Amino acid sequence: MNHHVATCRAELVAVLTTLQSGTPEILTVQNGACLPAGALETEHSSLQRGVRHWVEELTGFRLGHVEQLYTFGDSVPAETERLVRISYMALTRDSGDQAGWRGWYQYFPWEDRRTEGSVALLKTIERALLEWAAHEEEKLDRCRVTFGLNGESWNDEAVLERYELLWEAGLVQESPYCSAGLGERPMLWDHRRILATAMSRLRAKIRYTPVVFELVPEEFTLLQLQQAMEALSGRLMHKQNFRRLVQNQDLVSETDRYESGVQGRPARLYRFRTDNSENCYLTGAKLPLGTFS
Amino acid sequence: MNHHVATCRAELVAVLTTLQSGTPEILTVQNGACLPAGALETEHSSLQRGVRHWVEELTGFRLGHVEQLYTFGDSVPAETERLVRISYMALTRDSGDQAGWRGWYQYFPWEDRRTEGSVALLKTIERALLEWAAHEEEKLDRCRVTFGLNGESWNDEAVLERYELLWEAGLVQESPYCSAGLGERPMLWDHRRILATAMSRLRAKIRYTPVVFELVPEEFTLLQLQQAMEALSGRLMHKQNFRRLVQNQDLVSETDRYESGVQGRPARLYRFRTDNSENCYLTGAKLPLGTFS
DNA sequence: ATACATTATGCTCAATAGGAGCATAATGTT
DNA sequence: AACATTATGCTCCTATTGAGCATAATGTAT
Repeated sequence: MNHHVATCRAELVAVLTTLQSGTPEILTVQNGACLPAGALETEHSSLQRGVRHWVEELTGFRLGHVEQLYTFGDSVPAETERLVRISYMALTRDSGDQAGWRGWYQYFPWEDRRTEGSVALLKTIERALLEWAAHEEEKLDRCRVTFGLNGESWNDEAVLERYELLWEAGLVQESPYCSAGLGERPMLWDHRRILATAMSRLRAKIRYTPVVFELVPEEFTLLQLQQAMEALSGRLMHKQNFRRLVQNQDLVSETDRYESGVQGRPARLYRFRTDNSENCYLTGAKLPLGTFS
Repeated sequence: MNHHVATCRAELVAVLTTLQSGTPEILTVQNGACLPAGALETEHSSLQRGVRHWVEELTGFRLGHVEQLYTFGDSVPAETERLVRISYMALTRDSGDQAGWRGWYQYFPWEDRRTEGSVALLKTIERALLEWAAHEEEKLDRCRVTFGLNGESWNDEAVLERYELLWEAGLVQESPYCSAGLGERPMLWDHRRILATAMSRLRAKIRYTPVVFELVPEEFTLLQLQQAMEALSGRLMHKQNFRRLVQNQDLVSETDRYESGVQGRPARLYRFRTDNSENCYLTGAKLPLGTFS
């Protein structure tokens, strides 16, 4: 058998996330149907620069910190030229005046467990999954672990695993076997998979590096910081313990200013301690996110 | 300015790791100078299958579990065609009778902190680094944090960060400014960077998933398991506490057999509990690896 | 002005996890 | 029989963390 080196095009895909009034949002194009993407060009001196170029071209947005996610490269039988899709994650504090921002949880409503409504959705999913798994022991086990059913705990980082399980079960709209879906917004191609990968990665990352601080204002109250963590992880946490941990970590420093114009006792404003920030990214910051049922 | 879609070749690089008599080893080609690699071909139906194909072709080895690491794509000014290099990590229990296995710590001797000798090497590195950093505050800080100097703790997962720092300081042989090196074995191109990435990833992974069990025999003593963790992380740990933690995690089950032919009281053999192994990979296993000075 | 709602912040208590080391058990060697 | 050597069980102490009570400081309704 002869072997032929494949010539390919490399496509660069970006998941740019921001926090807008308590919801994580991503920058999309084509009315929310896909992520900004474009081909690697000879003019791009590196992959990262290619990503920056395309996001700026398509949305006018200049990226800050960028991180590689995953490279997909399955061959499509019909096509002659090979496509390698390299995905990136980026964060930004201010969403600017761009259009095209969409909430994470429009695409993954079951990932937001902060509201009462989420319980109902999870019940629906549970019923549908159990019906799909029928009485196959192995499938049932996967459902239990992945969705935290039956006393198993919910792992907020398993976004991709949950999406893939729902795909297999024909419960998401991209699935070829899907009839109705779960009221979520779908995406073209595998872009929702890529978004899931980005969510997983970010949820993992906020636990042990101080990346949250790239998403909140320069000065913030501890409640705002907590709510940012909650929005990203999709779960509520204990207020007093959160304060304690953040303060013990020496990650923030007090200012002498307070929040104004709200109900109740005004909250003190804090800022991220930039003097040891460089270090934290390496040595770890351990923001708390405990476990729950 | 005109833009041109770049045609590229995709190269697949594999870091295959095994444990051989208490040392992590990788499979190499060209007398240890590089990692097995090859171009993505039209016949490969997926990137993973391409990796498997090349490793088998070059070394006769069939891969088990494979995981993607990172994709490199910087353009080389001189070349017309673009090269995208996609790297993978794989593990295997038995090294077979292949040649080409080399110890991790030949390439990264400073990453092995189990022996007394490592202290001397670290002293040498510390002196050289401090000389390089001179009195620049920022550089000194990086050195302290990255190499755990001056009371900072050693982060065993920061293999790549340490390599890059040494590269900048001209202390590793790949560096253009390097005069002598540190007695390590170099590699061609950026293959030592890729190895560093794999080591970082594996060291991170053994903490919260039960991957170690893919590197030890089916039946093992708790000391063997501990020494496997120590070999991979490059640091020694407390024996009794290790036992306690492993047993409390419900990861292993006793057999009724014992080790034979060694000094001292014979140790009981254990095996990995496969009944909930699937779950552990998702819910986490938390093997201990504490911190040390 | 006073009572009350609301949010921030300080503090306690109990359970658990993790680091360090002592004590005992079971083998081989001299 | 004494001793070296390794395995295994157990205790003590400390740090971390989950849960909730108590107090402080503001705005709002009466």
